[in-house]
Amino acid sequence: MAAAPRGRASAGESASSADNGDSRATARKPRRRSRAARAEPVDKRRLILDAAVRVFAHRGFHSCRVSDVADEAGVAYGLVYHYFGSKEEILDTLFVERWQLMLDAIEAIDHSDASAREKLELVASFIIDSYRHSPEVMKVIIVEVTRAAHSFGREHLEHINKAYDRIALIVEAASREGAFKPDIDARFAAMCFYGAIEQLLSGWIFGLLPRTDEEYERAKGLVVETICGGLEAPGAPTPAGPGLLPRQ
Amino acid sequence: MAAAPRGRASAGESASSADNGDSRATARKPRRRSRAARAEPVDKRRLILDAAVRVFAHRGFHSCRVSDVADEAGVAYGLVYHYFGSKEEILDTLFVERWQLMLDAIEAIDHSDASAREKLELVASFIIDSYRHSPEVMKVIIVEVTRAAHSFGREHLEHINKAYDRIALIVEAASREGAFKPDIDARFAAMCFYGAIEQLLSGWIFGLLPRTDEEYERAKGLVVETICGGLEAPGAPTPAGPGLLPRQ
DNA sequence: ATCCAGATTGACCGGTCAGTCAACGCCCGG
DNA sequence: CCGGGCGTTGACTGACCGGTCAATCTGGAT
Repeated sequence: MAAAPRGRASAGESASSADNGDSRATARKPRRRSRAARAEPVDKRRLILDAAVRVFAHRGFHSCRVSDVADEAGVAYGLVYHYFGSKEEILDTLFVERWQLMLDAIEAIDHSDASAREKLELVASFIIDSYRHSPEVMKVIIVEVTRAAHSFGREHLEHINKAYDRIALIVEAASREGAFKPDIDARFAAMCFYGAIEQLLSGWIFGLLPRTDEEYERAKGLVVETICGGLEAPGAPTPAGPGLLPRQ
Repeated sequence: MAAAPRGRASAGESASSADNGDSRATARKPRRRSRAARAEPVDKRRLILDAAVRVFAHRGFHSCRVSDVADEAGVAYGLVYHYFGSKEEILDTLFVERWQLMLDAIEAIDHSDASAREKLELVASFIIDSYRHSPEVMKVIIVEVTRAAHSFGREHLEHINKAYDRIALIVEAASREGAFKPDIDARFAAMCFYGAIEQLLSGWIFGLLPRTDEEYERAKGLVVETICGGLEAPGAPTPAGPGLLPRQ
């Protein structure tokens, strides 16, 4: 949460053990240096969380067993329930942790003095970089939460919705200030923008789109250019003007 | 399959019993008029399929029981397994049936002599009208198949991918002929376009977007205008030209 | 040395379902 | 009127898995 997403930030650095400063229960006290700094008192909770990401991403939340997570983490089955109330709570924790990172990032981007197009490009960059740096977490979030209309999607709707709202704020301001067209519905535009990005992530997740660093970079430019600039050639002979269907 | 999607067509008419002319096993022989056309020998298979749509849409594929489907259809549990090999096969059948309708529609639209923008508008209309006319089927297809990276998404990837391909064909032709920008990556653009639409459907499914007839109509125009025309105002002072990130 | 609290273990329980199957009945042809 | 096949029924089973819990371990404090 603390880190301001200046420039290259993304939600991809704290996946392993380097994570700290989280909210509530995460605050494990590692009872440091008991005598001579013995072999790292590993944070089992984090271990389980990280293992869960791998297992959920690979086999899907519903298709995997809690024992899979325990095995992957190298801990006993029961320990999972020592740290988490249920299987769901693990996913819950993972989602909230990361999504908040993104909400904060979007807000920080909006508060910067970049142009609207640059802001959208920063948002796209943040999301795409998040996927690049930790594809498994993003896969879990998108597949199991964001796009899951049942179970989790419903519960975190409000959280998810906030992201659309914050993007809409960017669009609305730009529209008001004349950078974007005046008659834009900011909410629609935000949904389209986010939907386009998530579809690209889905393409990468499903293996429908090539996964190279150049492609990721190219995608950032392309999605913003498509949404902001449009597909149509500037001087092209556009048959209809503002563009509604000619006949009913 | 038969109906050419001229103008107002959508995948929303054959949901109930009026469906026939399907592929394989659907060919139930209703042994018509045994003597005096008794009370309609209802097609139980179709009954189950329709009930499954309702149940899957309402409770989700994984969260519902086969007995729910049987109850909703008003038939015995075992009969479901008389017509379908497994629970999955029901979803399978539903998906393939409808998706093929959409693929055919897109192809027909592409073969029409409309402009690129009009073609995209027709595609958007088809999908949105499909949702409007049978939101439950579309919800099931999107939530349980299209956006499910595990189980079903994987199995029908090829089928799903065809839709992106066909949209890409439209974009590519337009790009080649000068209506769209020449340097467009058709596949990326197609993914963005489809992703934007699916996000709108998701918004309706989740109840994040208002569900009125006007909204549906407005959405058609808006999504096409956003993707084809872009968000930026024509004469606006765009800081960067072609638009890549200033630094990095 | 002793104690305790929290960490850790894994066998076990209980509930839930997908899928099976033996039986029944309805209709039709002979 | 009989026979057989297909449509139909629903109780049952076997596997699977989330969650519990009593026992055990560990390491610091006294």
